[in-house]
Amino acid sequence: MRGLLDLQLSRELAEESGFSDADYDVLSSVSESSDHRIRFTDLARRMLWSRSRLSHQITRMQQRGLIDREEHPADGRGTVVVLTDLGWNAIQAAAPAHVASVRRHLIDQLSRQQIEALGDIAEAVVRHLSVECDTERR
Amino acid sequence: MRGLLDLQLSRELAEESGFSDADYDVLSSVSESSDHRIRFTDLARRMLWSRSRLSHQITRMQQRGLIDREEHPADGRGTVVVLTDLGWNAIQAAAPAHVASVRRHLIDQLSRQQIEALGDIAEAVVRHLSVECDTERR
DNA sequence: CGGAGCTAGTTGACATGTCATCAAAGTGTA
DNA sequence: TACACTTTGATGACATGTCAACTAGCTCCG
Repeated sequence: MRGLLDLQLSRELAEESGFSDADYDVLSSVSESSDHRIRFTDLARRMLWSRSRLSHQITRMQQRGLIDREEHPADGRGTVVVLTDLGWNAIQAAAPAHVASVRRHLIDQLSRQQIEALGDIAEAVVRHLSVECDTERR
Repeated sequence: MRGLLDLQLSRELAEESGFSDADYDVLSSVSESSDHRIRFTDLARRMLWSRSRLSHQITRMQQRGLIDREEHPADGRGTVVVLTDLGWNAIQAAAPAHVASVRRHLIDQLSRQQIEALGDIAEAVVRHLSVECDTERR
């Protein structure tokens, strides 16, 4: 299910908006942050990405004008990732079609009960894994 | 759920056996084929991989002695992918721990009803997407 | 037969991801 | 303060994935 679904969704995303999964995930994560800006490390953690991977991706998206970097006002080491106007327009333009894809290929294929069950399943697994990660980090 | 689960499973797989997801998937797919051999393209289709990606991966695994290439007896263009003894031993050694990881982080976190529900969900989505792919290929 | 068009698999160039390392800046403690 | 230690983010080398040719062998039909 995961393999097929990922293939179909990323194919449609690329066709309709020209974005890769990585592009879209970054844009949508930043756009969900208040003021369209978020601390670099917080973004990496939220996306479950390594800082290295995110740094490379941000560099590429910066070159395309979708994202900007700013200095962190309080922490001299810090970088703040900011959505540009171009990036904001792009994610707004891309989102409806992508949401429709997800609805069409996943949501609409399931009953109301199944959607609810899937939510519960995800919640259980995520709770377990969050604990797991914490204990390992000790 | 997917992100966390993938991270945890591939981390444990790498720690316990030294294999990447890609390595493991290839080994297990080939080992499930009769006589431990399978036509190149059939393997690519089964794994939902492009032939190019598979070709590169097989090349690397061949260099490590896990996999062999043979000529197809009937089709002069064909390549048959074969598990070596080394590959067979490696996947046999790696499988139990990986299966245990999946059980621990997914199966054991769910009730019997949830496991069944997840199966039905996957079946529904896969059926839909299989049809989808067929119609697009026309 | 023979040639047009298809399919199989490989290859190289380029895009992306991972890993180890580094410099700069923060934190804690004597 | 001063020093060891941690955290942050960037970077370069290398591993892996994607895409567009390309060769070789199949198939079909005149």
